[in-house]
Amino acid sequence: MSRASERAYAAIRAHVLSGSVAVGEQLTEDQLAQITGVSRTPVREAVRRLEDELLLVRSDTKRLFVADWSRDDIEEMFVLRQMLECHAAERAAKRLTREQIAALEALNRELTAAVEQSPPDVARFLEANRAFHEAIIDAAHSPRLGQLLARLVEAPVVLRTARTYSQDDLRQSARDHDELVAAFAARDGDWARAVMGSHLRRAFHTFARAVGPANDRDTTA
Amino acid sequence: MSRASERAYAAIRAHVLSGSVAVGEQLTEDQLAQITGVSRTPVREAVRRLEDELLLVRSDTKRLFVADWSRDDIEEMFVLRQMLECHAAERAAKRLTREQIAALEALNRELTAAVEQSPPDVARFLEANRAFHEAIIDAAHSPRLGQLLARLVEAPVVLRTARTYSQDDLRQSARDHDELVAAFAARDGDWARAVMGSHLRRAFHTFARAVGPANDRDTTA
DNA sequence: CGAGCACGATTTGTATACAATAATCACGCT
DNA sequence: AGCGTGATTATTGTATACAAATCGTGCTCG
Repeated sequence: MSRASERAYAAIRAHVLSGSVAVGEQLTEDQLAQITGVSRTPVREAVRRLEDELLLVRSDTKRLFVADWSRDDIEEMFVLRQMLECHAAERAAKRLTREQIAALEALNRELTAAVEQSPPDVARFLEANRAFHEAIIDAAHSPRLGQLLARLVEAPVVLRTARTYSQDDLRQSARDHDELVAAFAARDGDWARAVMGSHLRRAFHTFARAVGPANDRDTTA
Repeated sequence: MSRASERAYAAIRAHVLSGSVAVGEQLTEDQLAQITGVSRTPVREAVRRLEDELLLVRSDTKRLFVADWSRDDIEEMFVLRQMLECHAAERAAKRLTREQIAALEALNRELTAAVEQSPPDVARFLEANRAFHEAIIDAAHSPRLGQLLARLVEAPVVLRTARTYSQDDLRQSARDHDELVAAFAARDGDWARAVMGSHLRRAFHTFARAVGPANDRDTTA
């Protein structure tokens, strides 16, 4: 993606995630062009991408709105992410080099440091966490898998704010990561898959706590 | 997607799949604009979508080429598709209405008819097959799942030609579909998942036979 | 004779003007 | 007063012109 559309993408994304625009509120391409300082052409490209990531949606008549993620939407997303990322972990267990495993350990030291300072540095945590998961996905050597996950991972994780994580939540994440590294070191794909599964499922519940209770019907498999 | 970009999308797709352009050959947006009869603006939108579907790829320097799918690429795609579509089948088993199951039966009668005429009508088969799988995905009630699968399903299935299917292959597909319907009627998600798994894995092998032998290294999990 | 560089041609990226479509509002009719 | 209905405005879609980047080629200089 080239300079102007990249800028537009980042600016629009930041604008939406900052919360300065309510969910369900309409956006126009002109507005966004003004905000981002580029013309509508690259804005349209950026918007397309954000639609793909489901941060923005279009009405039946092509009008643009910021997406409203229900709890069920979030759960659906986590279920899919879990399915794909467990697969990635299993593959990664067979493919990670010693150097890559060492790099994961380093990332998790960074993450742990972010957790243990007081107060915990959530932004620093999130960045280390993102890098950790990304490294695993890369090591799975499955470009399409990476592409699919890219759509899923970023979108709502920040949307409903990350500020609801308790220090205990963060510590548990760090422990999960430690165990993942152990599974990788042992080259045990089943183990890695299992750890990743519980890791993400717990993340969902942590996340869901903040957004509200489940509906009583049709909440996934 | 609106009229011009839709036309461009369909035209470019058809042009690439017709085989009248070699894999690895460069395409320019101007060419495509001429072929499709619209301006570059909607062409660029269509191209973006086709890139997403991995029918087209861009070089590091943004030049546009028709993608070259290796056998490993195809296997990777089938592995992901199997993972997601098994999940869809399992969910669908719990959600399909009697009417929807009846509709699946009807689709499979159509598919069987296409297979049993002589010679088998492959195009008719493919259309019924597509509709059958789509109905299952819809019934899973997981819009993001549908979106992810949309990226995977269409791209290469036709690319390397469908003409390699033998009548036996087609008949086996029809039997798989019958069994899927039976699993749905029994509301047995495990059964549905298992049938879908073998159905798609066999499809991969049928497909792979045509494109060549596996590499001896790193051919997926 | 070959390597590197400069320049013209090609191709992609962006801005802008215009066209088509959808929403809003005012008005008149029943 | 309610409800179509048409004019007006707002918004998205498309075409085109221009800017930036990239490629190919031939020329110079070592």
